[in-house]
Amino acid sequence: MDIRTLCLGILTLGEASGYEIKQAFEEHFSRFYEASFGSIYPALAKLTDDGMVTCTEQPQDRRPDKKVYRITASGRLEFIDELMKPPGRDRLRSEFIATLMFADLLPTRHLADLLDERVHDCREAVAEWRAREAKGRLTPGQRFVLGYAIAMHDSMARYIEENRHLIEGHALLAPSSSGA
Amino acid sequence: MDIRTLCLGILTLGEASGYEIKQAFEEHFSRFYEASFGSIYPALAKLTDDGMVTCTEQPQDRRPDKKVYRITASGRLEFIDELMKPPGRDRLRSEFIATLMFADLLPTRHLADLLDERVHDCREAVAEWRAREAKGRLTPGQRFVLGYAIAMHDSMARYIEENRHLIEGHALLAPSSSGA
DNA sequence: GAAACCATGTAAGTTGTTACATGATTGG
DNA sequence: CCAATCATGTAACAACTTACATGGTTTC
Repeated sequence: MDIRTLCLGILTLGEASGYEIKQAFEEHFSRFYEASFGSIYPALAKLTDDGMVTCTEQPQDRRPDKKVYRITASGRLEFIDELMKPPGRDRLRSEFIATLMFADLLPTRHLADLLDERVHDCREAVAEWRAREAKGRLTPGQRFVLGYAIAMHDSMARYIEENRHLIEGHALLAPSSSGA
Repeated sequence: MDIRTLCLGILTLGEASGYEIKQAFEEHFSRFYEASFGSIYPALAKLTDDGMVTCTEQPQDRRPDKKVYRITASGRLEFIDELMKPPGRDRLRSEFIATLMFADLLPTRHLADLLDERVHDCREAVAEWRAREAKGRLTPGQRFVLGYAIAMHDSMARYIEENRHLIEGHALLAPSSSGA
């Protein structure tokens, strides 16, 4: 699913400027997709050319005009058409996982830090998402996906804590401890 | 982590040809990273130029020579150097998840099929991985990552089954059923 | 006064995929 | 006989990111 389609999707939730679409990417798709201005602005220009969105310029004080985009009927159709295509396979590009695959090549201390940080990061994300889940007004789809992200990160953190001994067991024994 | 680095990583596990590296990608990194010949062969050529790997050509009957690559000491250093860098953030590019975020735009039937397929796919993958986990000889790192993949896909399938009502609740009621 | 936010856009560069080019062997 | 496996490589293309270009406003 390319940036063009994702922009269209965000616009089904309401009108927005390019800047706001970038924020929406961070809010809704964070940890899934992300997009830079360098891909969003050209995509919006193309969508406008193609009649998938309309653009209204709102003059602002001492700032570039704010261009507010709104999805058209054709845009909505194109988006639904895209959604109906069988989704491609998931691809988790995780340098963390790639690193752990070669855990035996890493200094024990470095590995432990890596795992600690990751667990902390997961817990933090879960806490933040739970808060959003509780207060936010979300579409059922958004709620489902948010819950999915929570479940994934929660089980990720748990997995790491319960299984880190598999890779840390290789540690040089600490001077005064003699654990299994 | 680019293909070059990942090739180097695979070569820390033993010598291999470009063709075999592609297979290793499918075996070890499946669902994480994947790579095509169009990126593997140029990467190996570059690694050879840079002295990170050596290449031995083994003539074969009626086939192109098989080029077997072996990592050098410099290669090993470069790889470890790469592993020591703080890993970038995970990025799960999932068209499935992106689609579900807009579940309300999809026909109920289509949505149900999508969820069924996904659950089935997860369960299948988990079963296959459990088999590999049981019999394969794996490094601790590989075992850890395999377990991680199993945990993820298992909790993914469970999450979908336990929460699909959130997005399917919107279904037009089927003619003769009146389940909650 | 530095950083972050608001606001848009272009150009160059990176990184990868797909399709092309070649061609024997094995199994259903 | 068609598909998959074995085996390597190049060229064209796609999609995205980073850095550049511009510049006021708000917050620490």
